[in-house]
Amino acid sequence: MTASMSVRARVRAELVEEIKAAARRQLAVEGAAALSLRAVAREVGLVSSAVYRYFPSRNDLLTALIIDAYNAVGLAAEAADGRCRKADIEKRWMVTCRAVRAWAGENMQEYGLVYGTPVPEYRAPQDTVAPATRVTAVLAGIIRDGLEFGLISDRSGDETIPRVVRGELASVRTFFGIAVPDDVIVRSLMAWTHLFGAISFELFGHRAGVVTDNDAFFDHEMRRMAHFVGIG
Amino acid sequence: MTASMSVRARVRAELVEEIKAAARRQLAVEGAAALSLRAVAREVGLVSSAVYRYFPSRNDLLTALIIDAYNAVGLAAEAADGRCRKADIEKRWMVTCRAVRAWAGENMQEYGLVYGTPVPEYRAPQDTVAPATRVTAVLAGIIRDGLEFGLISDRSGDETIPRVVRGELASVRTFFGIAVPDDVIVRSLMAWTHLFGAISFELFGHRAGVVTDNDAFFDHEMRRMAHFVGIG
DNA sequence: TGTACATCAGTGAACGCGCGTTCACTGATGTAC
DNA sequence: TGTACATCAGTGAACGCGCGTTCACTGATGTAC
Repeated sequence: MTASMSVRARVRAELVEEIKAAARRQLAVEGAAALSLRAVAREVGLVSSAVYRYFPSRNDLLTALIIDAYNAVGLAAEAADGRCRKADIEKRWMVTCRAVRAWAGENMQEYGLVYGTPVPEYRAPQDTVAPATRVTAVLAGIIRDGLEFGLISDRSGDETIPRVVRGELASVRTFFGIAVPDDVIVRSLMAWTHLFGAISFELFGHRAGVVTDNDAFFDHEMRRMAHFVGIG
Repeated sequence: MTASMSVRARVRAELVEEIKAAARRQLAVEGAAALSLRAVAREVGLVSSAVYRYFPSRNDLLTALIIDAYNAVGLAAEAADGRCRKADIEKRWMVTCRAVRAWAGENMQEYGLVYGTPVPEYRAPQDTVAPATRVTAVLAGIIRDGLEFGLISDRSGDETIPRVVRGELASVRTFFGIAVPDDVIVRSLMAWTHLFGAISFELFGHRAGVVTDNDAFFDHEMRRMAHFVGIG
């Protein structure tokens, strides 16, 4: 009975994936705003009302795509990082950044769905929170290991951190899991910001006419951000 | 006759502004995707077809909003910078960054319209290019002045810039209008990227649960980016 | 200053379209005894 | 193994909606003489 149950369940899961795949294809062509349940149904070969057996509404389908996108980019980052020697901190940083950028370039509308302009009324449900932190966790892991291996130079004292900003850092500190100097936390947050800022700037067209070899420039700026953090 | 012509023209210009204002209001509530000519017409008190006397299509209205947004944020940056003593480079940098962020926070959907996910089919026409560079021009002006006043420390040599990246910098150099060391150009591009990266990260919700006092953190990171560029 | 004509703003009806969602239904697949 | 029942997937029609855009039109405002 579990076996037969799971036949039905397996077919169901496959169709869920088919629907999401069709939705992703539409997303890439038309953008999130134009994503329509009816068009998705048509592409999958279902009547429009049948999709409601799988997703209770268009919004739920969108939420599923958001979760998938976070998981996909997170997985790409984890895989890239995982292929490196653990002590090769600078390389881990670089390949992770490159992996995120590569995924974003290949899945621009999905990237835009999670890192672009939010839809005003739409509120992301709680299920998106955990997947959303995967890339961040990889970056934090690299910095944590760098600190533990003594491969991150402490430059505390170069800059004075205002008291009010220091007070901000508690929640981030627990995210690292070890004691991290305030200064490294701030630098890490900035590098994290810069990674996505650079990708968005490029993909959303703001480097057109400014940078032509985007691969080379991205690489260089990410290396400099690594150095900024104290890596290398 | 020029006088009477301009009466008609003035009324026309006013109505163009009214339509754009209504569209902006809708944008803020529903997002760019849901912006509808018919709803705009209703709000202005016109029949939907009458809007076509002012904008040939929905896309042209959107383009007008994009141009306005670039001009508005550009004007905010210019005004903030203009209120500073010319030689006070660090202050000019800071108030300009703050002005851009403030404008973005108050006009989030307009910000998203220009710095967020682009609509796949939509191609921004040439008229948007000049307004789009206004903020960038202010930032470049600050750095240019800093160099001329000898207030930007040259740190060339700290980092090796790959040849391929050096080759990229010609078009940016002409934008500055004076001779700028390669290293300063790269740092400037990164600071420019960081400014919008930080604003987008905050406004698009990726700092929720990470940073709570966004004002303070933004200030601190922008100051650090100023130092990164060599200012102060 | 007055008249004839041209330009322009705004109207209202219509075209053709696609959308999200609901609902009563038909068969097929699974479950319990 | 066989039968009676329950669950589930998919159908097709319908509801009610708003959208962008076109078009022939009516008046009002401006122009030329």
